[in-house]
Amino acid sequence: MIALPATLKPELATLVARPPAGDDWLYEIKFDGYRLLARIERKAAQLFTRNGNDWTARLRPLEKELRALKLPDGWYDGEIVVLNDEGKPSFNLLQLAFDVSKPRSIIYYLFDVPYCAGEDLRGLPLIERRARLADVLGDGSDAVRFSAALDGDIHDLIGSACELGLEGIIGKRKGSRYVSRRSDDWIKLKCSLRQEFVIGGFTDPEGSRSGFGSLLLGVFDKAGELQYVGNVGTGFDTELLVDLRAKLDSIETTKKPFPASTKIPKKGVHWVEPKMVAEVSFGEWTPSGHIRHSTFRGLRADKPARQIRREKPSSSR
DNA sequence: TTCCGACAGTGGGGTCGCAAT
DNA sequence: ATTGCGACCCCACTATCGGAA
Repeated sequence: MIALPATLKPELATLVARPPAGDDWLYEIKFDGYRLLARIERKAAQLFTRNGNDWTARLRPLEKELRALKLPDGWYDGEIVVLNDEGKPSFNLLQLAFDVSKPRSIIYYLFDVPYCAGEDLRGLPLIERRARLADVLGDGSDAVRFSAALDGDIHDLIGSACELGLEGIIGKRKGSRYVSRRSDDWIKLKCSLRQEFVIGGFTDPEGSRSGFGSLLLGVFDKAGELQYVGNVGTGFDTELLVDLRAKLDSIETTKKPFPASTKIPKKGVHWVEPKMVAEVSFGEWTPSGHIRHSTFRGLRADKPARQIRREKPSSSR
């Protein structure tokens, strides 16, 4: 019997490009929501975000639901999501769920239990902790569910997940202990999108940054107008930042390449002639038609800017 | 000696609340 | 009424440093 710690840092997953070999991995859906750790002690529940912020007050309905389940004292680890009409987790809907005037049902998917009923389970293999979680949770409820392990070949799972428009798959080593840091025993396999965009401008660097801050990206629509789709500001090292800045300077212009009505919510913007093409990977299209989680992958010299179009409709999520 | 993990810094989209305009 | 800012959430990535391997 040990005392329940007041705080707990979550174990984080490492992004990988391909699934590992071997069968000592357990796979789950990668939920596109907020990580949430629940501390339950003597029927009271406290809810903490990944960075240790107490969000109990913002999640009253969930807190009540957890108390009603009468789970043993412990730390429970999972992710909160809001499902859209198609039953897929929607990050945007989750953000809107905190608007008190428009409450939406938040679902808490539990996947781990580092402490339970006076025991420190962190040293146990993952599958034993999950067995314990499944046991104490039972059928759960509409709002509190067990994140099931997925059956099947991992390549098929990834294919299905991406097909369904999910964010990806999480893999966890079945025998791993729970550690409060990013670990190689938890991996992220993401369904990222990738396409070329026209560079319409750039922003000034800030602080110790060299070259430029980010690139303004666009795609041509049917009418031949360059539509702004957001910025990309990561994926460059210092050398590339400086090198690219020189190229951009050589085509800088005072003429805004986007429609006059386009608002760019950025400071220190420079325009360039819309003729350079950047290849960018990104997580998804947001409801407002911008790219989320973008990373620069390189310049494309082989493709004329005029041919750059949006490759997937934003309406799919 | 090399490598890994932690931290800080820079950049992104988005929502909310609050203060300044 | 609008705009700007910071604090949160999600994140990718680079650069650096100290300690583990």
